[in-house]
Amino acid sequence: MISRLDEARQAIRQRIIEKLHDLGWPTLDELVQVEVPTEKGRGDLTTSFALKAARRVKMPPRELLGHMDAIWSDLPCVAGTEVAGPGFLNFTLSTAWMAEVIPDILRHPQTYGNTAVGQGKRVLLEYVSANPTGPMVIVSGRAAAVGDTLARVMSAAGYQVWREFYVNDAGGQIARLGQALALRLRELEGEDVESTWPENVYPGAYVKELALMYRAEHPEVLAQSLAEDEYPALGAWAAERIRQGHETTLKHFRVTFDRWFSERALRESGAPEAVIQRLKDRGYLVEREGAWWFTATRFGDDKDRVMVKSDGSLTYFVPDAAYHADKFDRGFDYVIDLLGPDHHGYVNRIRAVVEALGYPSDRLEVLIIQLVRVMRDGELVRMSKRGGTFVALEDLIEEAGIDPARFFLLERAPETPMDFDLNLAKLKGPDNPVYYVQYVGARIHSVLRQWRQMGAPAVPVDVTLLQEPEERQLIILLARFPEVLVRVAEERAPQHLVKFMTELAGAFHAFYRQHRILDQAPKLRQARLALAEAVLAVNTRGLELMGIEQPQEM
RNA sequence: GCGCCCGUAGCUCAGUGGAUAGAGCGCCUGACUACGAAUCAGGAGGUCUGAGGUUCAAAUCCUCACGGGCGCACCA
Repeated sequence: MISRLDEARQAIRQRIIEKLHDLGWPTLDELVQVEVPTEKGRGDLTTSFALKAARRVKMPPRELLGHMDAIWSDLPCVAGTEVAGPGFLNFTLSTAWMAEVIPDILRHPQTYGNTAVGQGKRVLLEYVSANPTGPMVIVSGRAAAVGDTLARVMSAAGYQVWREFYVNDAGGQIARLGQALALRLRELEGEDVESTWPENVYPGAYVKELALMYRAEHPEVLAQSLAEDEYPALGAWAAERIRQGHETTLKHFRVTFDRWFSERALRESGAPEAVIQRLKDRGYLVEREGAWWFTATRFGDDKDRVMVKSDGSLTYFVPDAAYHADKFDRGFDYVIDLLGPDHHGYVNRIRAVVEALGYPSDRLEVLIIQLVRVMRDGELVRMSKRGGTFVALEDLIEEAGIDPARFFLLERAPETPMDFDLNLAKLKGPDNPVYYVQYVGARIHSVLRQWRQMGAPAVPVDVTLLQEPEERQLIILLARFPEVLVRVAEERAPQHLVKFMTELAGAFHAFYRQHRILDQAPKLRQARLALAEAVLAVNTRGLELMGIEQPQEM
C-alpha cells in the first residue's frame, strides 16, 4: 500500500478478481489493472480489463461489465461507476473517503509521499563526473539537476542512495592541462606563447587564472625550466583546483556528493592492472598487432576494444572498467550511470566489460543525459570548449537563477535533447512556470499569517465539508502524490514530478480564485485551512525534492 | 557507411497499447471596491514526418523510407 489512492485501487482490483473467479475465470487476474486515467472526465480511476478479457471469455466487453454491477455497494471508497466507450469501467471515488488524505498529510507533513517500494535496496548513482580540465557546461548542470533529484526521490521511495562523482584526474588530458599551465606560466614570465600554441592543448582563459594562482603558491618555480615529465604533476595540481571549483558551483546549485572518486587514486591502487589480469584469466583479452584487446564483441559490442596499447600503456577504458568493478564489489543492488551525450557509443562497451568480469550487468543502468541548447532572444548560444567561449553552468545559474535553472532542466525527459530558453527562465513574472508553482506556497503562507492574526478559535476539522469540484480536484491530486514519486523513482524520470507540481499549482490557483478560505463559517473555514495546509505541505515537499526553494513571500 | 537518440499545435515539449491526443509560451476575448492579478475563466490553433504491419484498440510495438541530433581512435 503506497497511498490512499492505491488502497482504493487495490480494493477495486480485488473485487473484480473475486467476481471473475465466481464467474469461473480464475486466470485473468493479470489483465485487471486499475489506473489513473490520462485525461479528465473519465473518472478518478479506470480499468479496461473487460476489453482485454473479451476474447478469452468469449463475451462482449460491455456484457462482461454487466456482471460487475452490484459488487461495489459495500466499498467505502467507491461513490459511483460508469461504463463508457467500447468497454471501459470508470470509478468515481467518494470525496469524503478521499478527503481523509488531508489529516494523513497533516500528521506527517515532512514525510508524506515516502514509500518503501525501494525495499532498502542500495543504489549507486554516478552523475556529472565532468572532466576537471575546464568549467562545467550546461549539460553537466542538467545531469546535476536530474541526478540530484533522482537521488532525493529515490531516497523518499525507500532506496538507500549513494551519490558519486568520478573525477578523471589522470591520463593524457591531465598532462595536456599541465602543459597548458606551463605555457601560461611562461607567458607570465614574458614569453609569447600564443603564436606557437600547440594543437590539443586547452587555450581557455581559466588556465591564465590558474597560472596566477600557481605562481602565488610556488613563486620559486621557474616556468622556463619546466620539463615535459613535470606536466602530469602540474596538471594534477590544476585539476584539483578546477575540481574544487566544480564542487563549489555544484554546492551552490544544491547538488552534493557522498564521494568524489578519484581516477588517479584508482590507478595508484593497481586496480586497472588487476582488471587486466582478471580479463586475461577469463580468456577475454587477446593479443593482436602488439596490443591487448578486450573481446567486447563476444558481449554484444560492435568491435573489440584495446585495453593495453602496443607501447604498454593502458587506454582510458581500463580505469573505467576498474571503477565499475569497484562499484559492483561494494555490493550495490543498482549501479546507475548518468552519462553525457557524447557517451552513447560507450554504453555497450562498459556493459560488456561488466559482464566479462562476471558481474550482473542487468544491475547496471545507463541513462544518457542529452544535449542542452541554450537560446537567448531566439538565437542559439554557441558553446565551444575549444574556443574558450561557451555557456558555463556558473553563468547559467547566475543569469537564470538557481530555481528556474533547476526547474527547466528537470522539466524534460533527460534522454531527449532540449532547448533552454534563457529569456523565459529569467522572467521574474507571471509567464515563468517556476513562479507559478512557488506562488502557491506564497499565497497559502499569506492566508495562514492572516488566519493567525484573526485569532479566531480553532474548531475540529471536518474534511467531509469539502465538496466543491475545485476542492475535490485538489484532494485527488494530493492523494496521487506518493504514486508520482514512485513513478519518478522507478522510471528514473524526474519530469513527471515537475508536471505534477504544475498541475497541483493549477488546481490550487483555480480553487483560490473561486472560493474564499477565511471569511467562512468556522467549520468550513477550518476544513479549507486544513486543505490549504495539506497543499502547502505537498507543494513544499515536491519543490524540496526538485531542489527548489519555497519562499514564504514573493 | 555503422550505431544510439529524436520527429506530436506557430515555438518548446508532456503523453503508462485504450476513449474526443494534452501543457506552457505566443495570439485573441473576458474577470480585482476581492484571504496576493506572479492569478483565474474562455477561444483559435493537429493528416502525432510518411508508408506498410501486429492488435478488438497504435503517437505508443515491429519493418521500411524521409528529416534532425550525437557518437563511431592503440584520445580521454
